[in-house]
Amino acid sequence: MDSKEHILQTAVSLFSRQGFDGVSMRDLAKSVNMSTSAVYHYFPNKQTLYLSAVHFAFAKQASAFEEVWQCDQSAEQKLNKFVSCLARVLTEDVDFRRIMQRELLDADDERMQLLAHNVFQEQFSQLMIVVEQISGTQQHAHFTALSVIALVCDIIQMQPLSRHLPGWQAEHETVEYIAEHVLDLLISGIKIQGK
Amino acid sequence: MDSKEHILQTAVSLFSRQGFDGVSMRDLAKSVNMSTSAVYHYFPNKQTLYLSAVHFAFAKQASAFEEVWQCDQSAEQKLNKFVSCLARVLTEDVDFRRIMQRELLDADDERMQLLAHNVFQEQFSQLMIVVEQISGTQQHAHFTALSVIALVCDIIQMQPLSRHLPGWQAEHETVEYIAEHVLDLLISGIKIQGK
DNA sequence: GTCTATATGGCGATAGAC
DNA sequence: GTCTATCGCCATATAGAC
Repeated sequence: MDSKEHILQTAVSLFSRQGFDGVSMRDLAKSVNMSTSAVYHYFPNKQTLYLSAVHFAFAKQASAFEEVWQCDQSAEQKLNKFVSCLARVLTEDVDFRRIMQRELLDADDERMQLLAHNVFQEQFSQLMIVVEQISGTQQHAHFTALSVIALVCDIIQMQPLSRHLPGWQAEHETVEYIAEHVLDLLISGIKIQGK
Repeated sequence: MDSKEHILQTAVSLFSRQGFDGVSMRDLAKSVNMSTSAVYHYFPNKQTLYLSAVHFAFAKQASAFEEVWQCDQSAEQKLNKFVSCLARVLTEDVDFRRIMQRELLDADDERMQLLAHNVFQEQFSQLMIVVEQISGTQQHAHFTALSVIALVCDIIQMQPLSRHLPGWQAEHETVEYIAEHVLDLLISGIKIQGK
């Protein structure tokens, strides 16, 4: 087993749950059954290790959206697939979701640029095209594409809170329910944009 | 000037930006021009100070939504006011927004229950009623009310990233643009629910 | 590549004077 | 109510043996 990869995988899990300052190099070393010095053999310092871990977490999800944009589908089918896929990834890979949330909180502009250009731009451009096709206009495509992503992300993010709000049902947290109702809510709104 | 309140206000600002583990009692004491011991005169430990700061940040915003639910308005007008108000609060009080994001990341279940019952339940119930009136059904009201909040929150939260995605315009970050387009997207979807 | 041992400094929290 | 001084511990990071 590749030691470096083992460290990275463990680091993603720990950092995503407790943040940069909440995880010590000792904690991490103990989690991978190594001494701290052994960890420092692979990474020059904690900062570099953290950035590598973030990069690792995003790289793992890069391929998740490949099947979404296949040509032989209608724009609505593509949107449907994208929303389902996003909901699934964010629900199943909790570490990824939390690293993402933490990066948005930190909001280091240099890292945001890297993330935008290297990780999200491709998917976002595809989503904008689909949104333009459904609405029949290029107006507001950026904002609408953003809204699709935002809605799915924050509904999942708010689950620990919404569980305790009136009207909650367990069903609301399934990937299928989220995908179906997000689409129901948005599709008609997107269509009306072009009119 | 009330020393305790001064400490709390400063604590909200520091914790919201750097998190619990990212702020030391020394940092905080220096920011309020006191010794650490003086801070410990007001709060028995760091944990209690953090929780008090969170409570303080939420209390400050409790009154922001008072004018939203006035009776002499249509349901759509109320929804409009709520969305504008939420977008304004999250945009103007960055510390509040970040404390909220951090609490959701921590997701301590006991704290989530307190937050749900003491802070959000009132507003959320009102929002559910409005959503039911617009859609003409009680079905999915919880999920739809949640969607309204989630959409506004995450659009603002993702601003540091969306700035670097294709199609972005400065106008997209104004409270007015967000409120208008969130409503445009959602209203028709909510209306269709009842059909 | 992994270890033990250690340097150096910051951490939360307390004691006790004023 | 605020201070200085300090305790005991844990942090990041390095040195050097195997």
